[in-house]
Amino acid sequence: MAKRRVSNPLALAVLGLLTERPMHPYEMSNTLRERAKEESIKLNYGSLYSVVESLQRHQLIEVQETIREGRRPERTIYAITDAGRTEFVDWLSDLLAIPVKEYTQFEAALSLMPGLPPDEVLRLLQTRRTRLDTEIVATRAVLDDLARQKLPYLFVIEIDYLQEIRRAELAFVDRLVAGIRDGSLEDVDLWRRAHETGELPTEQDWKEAEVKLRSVD
Amino acid sequence: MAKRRVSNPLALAVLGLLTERPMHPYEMSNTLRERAKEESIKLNYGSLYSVVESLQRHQLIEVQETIREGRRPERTIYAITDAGRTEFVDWLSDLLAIPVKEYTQFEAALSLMPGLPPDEVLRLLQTRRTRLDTEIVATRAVLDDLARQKLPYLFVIEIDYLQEIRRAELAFVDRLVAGIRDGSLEDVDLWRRAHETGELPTEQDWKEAEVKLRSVD
DNA sequence: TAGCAAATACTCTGTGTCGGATATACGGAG
DNA sequence: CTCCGTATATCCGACACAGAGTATTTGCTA
Repeated sequence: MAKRRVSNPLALAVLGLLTERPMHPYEMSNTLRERAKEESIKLNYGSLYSVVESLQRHQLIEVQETIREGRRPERTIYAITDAGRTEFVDWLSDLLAIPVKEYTQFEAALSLMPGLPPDEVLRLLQTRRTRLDTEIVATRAVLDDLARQKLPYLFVIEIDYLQEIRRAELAFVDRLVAGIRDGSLEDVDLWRRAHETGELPTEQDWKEAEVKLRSVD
Repeated sequence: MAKRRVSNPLALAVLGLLTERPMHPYEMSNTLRERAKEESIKLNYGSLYSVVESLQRHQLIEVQETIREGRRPERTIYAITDAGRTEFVDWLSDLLAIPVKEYTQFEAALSLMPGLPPDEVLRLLQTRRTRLDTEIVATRAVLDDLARQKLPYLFVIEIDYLQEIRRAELAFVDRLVAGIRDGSLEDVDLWRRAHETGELPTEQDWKEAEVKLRSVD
């Protein structure tokens, strides 16, 4: 799993598109948009053009021709190279077979959560709960609709995946909310008191925690 | 939810630490490491020092003093400002209350998956399945161990969250694997044939898909 | 007690990425 | 004829990231 010289997933999408046929960047951008891949692969002009350039530098793609119609901006049409095809298969295989750690903002927030008082956190998480629920309902409607229209599931599999993940997050938030509200999360009292007395999580607590954490590393 | 001038979650962690007491960057880095926050917040020197500098530029933190012991490198000790405290609470509240779309590599991979033949994908996903399972088992051991040692759950809540998410991913992969293997995923035949005849997902298919996708936007 | 690893505390560099602003041309609707 | 939307980029500054480099001191081993 050595480092890839081009590592932006957008580059993988570009390789995928050029596997179908040569294109110029603007067309790639539209095609991705039309296929709703923008939902799962972050796309903006800044990145697209620099990713294309970088792919070219590494000879995974090459210029096929540059044409100009009338006095419009030139279009540079790129084609994939053999090395590019190999890289595509290789990279995609990697991504499918090997789970990699990704850092989400919510994870970060959870880990800093004790920095806010529990009742506040309760309120915030309830808001999140509602919003997640709304998203899930909306997505289900979309998926059902597409199924009814016989759009192959394969074309929207990533949406379904996301849906599952959101559901799991919702379940987690629900449990946490309940735990804070009814006190079944044991540490809530300590947590609340810490904030009332203005004492933060306490150095001492951390010292003790450290020892325990280290012991399982 | 206007844009934040400093948006790296590491900056949020820095604000969190300075809420406890003034520190120099190197100490922040160690403290985060000791508290196992590195698991949930990406940390490396390059980012840390530039994040600190950026926080300072925006007056969310300020230099408290600069000291040198012997001929060691100087330590610059930073303290949080009032603006910084506000930003911390505000930002953290946001992250807890509002789900934001994050792009994962696996999602991207799923959406490009039809670029590989189904039998290959099957093999790859089985590998993923195994690895996910291994991770889950290992994490459970760690969590159990910590619980037995009475480490407050609050200190490892983000690990528990991750665990839930992984479980959901595992369930999804399992279903997908089964679907491909026993053909209960209807599109598999089409998919397989497309690769055997060398014909890629087909322009025509995409045209039709587009219409459907657009209709639900 | 010499030797060497580990810890201390950064600093630097090159490269990647983001989002938006800007440029210019054309084709069609009112 | 004017304005707008679509076509096709380019550019910019700010941020982010990985990892190597540096120079000193401490602590442990043999």
